[in-house]
Formats: sequence, C-alpha cells, structure tokens
Amino acid sequence: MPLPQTEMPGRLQAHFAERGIRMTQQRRAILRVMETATKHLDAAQLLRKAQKLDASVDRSTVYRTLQLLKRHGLIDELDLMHIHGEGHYYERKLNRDHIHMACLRCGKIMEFVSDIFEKLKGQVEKDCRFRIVVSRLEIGGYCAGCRGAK
Amino acid sequence: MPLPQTEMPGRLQAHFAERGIRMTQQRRAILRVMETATKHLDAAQLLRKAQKLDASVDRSTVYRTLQLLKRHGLIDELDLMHIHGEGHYYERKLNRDHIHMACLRCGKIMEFVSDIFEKLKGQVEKDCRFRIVVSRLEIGGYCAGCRGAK
DNA sequence: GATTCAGTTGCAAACGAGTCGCAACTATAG
DNA sequence: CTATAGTTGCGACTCGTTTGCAACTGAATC
Repeated sequence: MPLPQTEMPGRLQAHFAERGIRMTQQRRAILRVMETATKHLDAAQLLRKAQKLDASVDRSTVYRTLQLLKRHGLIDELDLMHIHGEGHYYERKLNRDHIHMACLRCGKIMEFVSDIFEKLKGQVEKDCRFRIVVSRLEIGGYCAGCRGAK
Repeated sequence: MPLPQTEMPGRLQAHFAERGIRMTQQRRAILRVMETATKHLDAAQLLRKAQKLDASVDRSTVYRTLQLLKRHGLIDELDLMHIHGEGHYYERKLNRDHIHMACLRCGKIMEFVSDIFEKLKGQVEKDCRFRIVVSRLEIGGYCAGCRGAK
C-alpha cells in the first residue's frame, strides 16, 4: 500500500534549507528515510532505517528530529488505534488530509480521502470559530475481507 | 464545560449487571467516578478520585477496569492531541459520537456534534466496505478567544 | 582555508504510562 | 456454608520517550 507520492523526494530537505534549519549528516539520513518511506513508520523503525544510511544516528536524535518536523508541520503523528502497542507512527504531511482506518482483526491500515471530511473541517472552522492547525481522524473496525469472518 | 448528561448516573453499573460482570467495591468506586465526571479524566486522576470513595483502589485495578470498559465499548479513549503529555483520557460513550477540539494556546477542550461527521462515517462504511467499531476525530488549533492573540 | 560559536550530537541515566505474575482475597452460584 | 472462578494489591517490570551534559560540527565570517 504505497503512500501517494504527490511531493518529490527531497522536499523535506528543501523545507529545512528554506527555513534556515541546520542540516546535519544525521538529519539528512532521517529525512531521506521519511521521504522514501512507503508505509507508516514508528520511531524504532525509523531509527533502524536511518542507521543503515548513517550508522552514527542515535535514538535521541531521531526523537529530536521528529519533534522538529512536527513543530514545523511537516509530518503527522498517528496512533493507528494502538493496534500494535502504545507508540506513535509518522508520515509526511501531504497536500490533502486523509482518514486512517485500522482493521481490528488483520491489522491492515487503510487510507481514505474524502470531500466530506474537508466539508466537516470547514463546518468546525465556521460554526466553532476554531482555526484548525492539525486534525486526525482514525477509525477502528473490520475491513471488507475480515467483515465476514468473526 | 460539563459533558452532556444524556444517560443517568448508575448506567455503567447497570451495564455490568446485565452482562453478568462481577461487581466489586473497587469497581463500584471507579464506575461512580466515571459516571459523575464532568470532564475528561486520565488514569491518574481517575485513581485519585476513586481512592476518595474507596482508599483500597490500586493503580493496576484502575487500568484493568479501563480495559474492561473499553472492551465492552462503554468508554472512549482520547489523546486530546497530547496537549498534556503522552497519556490517555477517558469518557463515557454516549449516544452520539463527537469531535474533540483542543486549543494549542489555552489548552481548552471543546466538543462538537455534527451530522456531517455521521455522513462521513456512512461514506467510509459504504465506499470502503469497512465496518466501523470505534472512531476518533481530534483537532488541534486555536479557539475563538485565542485566534486573535499570537 | 582558518576561526568562531550557537546549534547539534551520542551517551547514559531518568522518566511516566501502562502491564504482569503471583499469592491472598471475595463475589457469587449451588 | 462451601467451593471456586474471578478479582485484587503489590512490586517489579517493560516500553516509548525525554533529558542533562560534555564533546562535536555546520555554516557564517573573516
């Protein structure tokens, strides 16, 4: 299930340059992993993959870089309904928000883009006079394949 | 900001009886706290309040009871955008799902019920052939009062 | 290219939320 | 009243994440 690639690899690095954020060997490795990831990664997976590019990358640097990316609104943080433990998953923020669905039986993660979701956010902004910065809709349930069984 | 009280206090206890779940002193205290809570509680707050009703209540019993309530679909688990740390918050599941909005500046939590949200869930069920069991929409941003400032 | 220094790093220790194994206890059915 | 399956408190533990600190380094300036 490849993520939609609506942005070029290298864009995260470009964002850093634009904003005058210092680029280091370690950050380059971590950003490259985020840019080329084809699925949602947690911090441990991100660390392992980044260490293949630069063996010196440390766990704490991964966490610090994730905070940095979050603060700049370049990634989204997900729970995926805590299907695999208490940790978090990360993905690059792309043009359009999407919904995450997690199958409680087979663990599959699905994504879904919806105009109704955009409309809902518009309603919240208008009716609640609330300025939305980040939104997260996660759904747990049973996917088409698992609905029949159990 | 009181939660909508569309169910009577005592309903959680009634659910337990209906389903033949054993009722203990400690559970009675914990359920009573959940039933009368006027805001979202985390496990530590729930423990403190429950201990005022029954001093013997232990942390692990609180967690075990929360798992039980979750498994029976009687409570919802929230992150509230991790505004106050990594823990979780709990609230009784009421008739209608609602959206949670967290102000990134003042920390206020707001709730919002929307037909469009119901419609969106309907779309997911239909278009993705996905049977929804639990859903969570959390939004971070700036509330009406804080939008001007900063 | 050398100098400078704020920003960044690895390390190890600490943290907080949540879980678990176990022996003692207790709510409920018979 | 008894039997027993379910529940409890306790303490030790796991796991994801954060922190303080001394050493290092990117990049701006000369």
